[in-house]
Amino acid sequence: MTRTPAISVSHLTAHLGYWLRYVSNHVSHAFARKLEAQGVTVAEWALMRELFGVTSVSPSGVAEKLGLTRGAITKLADRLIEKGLATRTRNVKDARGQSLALTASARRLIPKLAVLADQNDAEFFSHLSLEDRRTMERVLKETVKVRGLKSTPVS
Amino acid sequence: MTRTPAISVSHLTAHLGYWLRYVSNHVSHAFARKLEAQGVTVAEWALMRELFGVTSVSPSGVAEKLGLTRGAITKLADRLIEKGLATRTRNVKDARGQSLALTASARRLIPKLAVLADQNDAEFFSHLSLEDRRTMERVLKETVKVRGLKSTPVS
DNA sequence: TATTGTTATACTCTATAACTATA
DNA sequence: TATAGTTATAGAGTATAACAATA
Repeated sequence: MTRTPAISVSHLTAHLGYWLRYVSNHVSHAFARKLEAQGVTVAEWALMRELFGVTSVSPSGVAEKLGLTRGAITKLADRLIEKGLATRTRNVKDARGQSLALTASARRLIPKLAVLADQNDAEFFSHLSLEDRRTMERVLKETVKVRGLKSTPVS
Repeated sequence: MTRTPAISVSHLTAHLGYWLRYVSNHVSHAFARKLEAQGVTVAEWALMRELFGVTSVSPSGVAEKLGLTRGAITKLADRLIEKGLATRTRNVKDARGQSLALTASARRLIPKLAVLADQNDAEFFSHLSLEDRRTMERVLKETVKVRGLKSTPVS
């Protein structure tokens, strides 16, 4: 017969990271489906969120905040600009730097996207008690804080 | 001056899905770095986990469990086989079907990878109280259960 | 020289759809 | 015809590294 493995299966499934990834993948995937109709991807939405509520941001700044490289932001921003959702302007004071900002069109679109995000959250998490929901939110935010954003790639 | 947006930033950041994705991305990324040294990717590890503790599984079965398409499993399995970590055998009873199984080498490797997973979990979640940790685990597993795996693609 | 971005390249992950083999 | 898998193709999402412009 088959030998009992040296490590139990239950041990294997106990990793928080595993479940996090599993659930997150499903949630993101479902959200992507919803965003599709609006011609926006999840990564683009994430960038739009960063640009929202602020006058303008440097690509490097967003890169650090989102934990992406500058190159990745360039490409994401390119796509938003192509879609008329963002603008890129060279800084006057220091012409090496740039500023990313949302267009009026993007600002009009965001509430719609936020509704989709609400719907998606509800679809997956509406069964949670208020307490569980709060714990999740708190734990996730704490983790971000405790871990910091220092994991950001350098180049 | 800038008008106050119709939707507040705090509202935007309140989506559980957002934080889930944010944290999960960081956790997975860090884990990928750790797995790199062992020549395994996170997706490959996920498949290995599914094959672990069972004698053999059909590609379709794993696909459903992981929420991936059969095509995706084919490619993942190809890579594991290439690395000598899995085998693919045609079923005797019904030659349309196949069985995926781990090799002895994979079974030896898994405890090592599990240690890395432990380390990764610790790196991100060691600050959690036991209660928070349990809540997270319970909520994530419940979500999987409640939502079911029906979101699985068809083709 | 250091900093900010861009570009070229490449790889993972995954889907969709067409195709093959078996039933 | 239905089912199980494979393959070809494509696109998102990123990274790395070389490069250009500016300071």
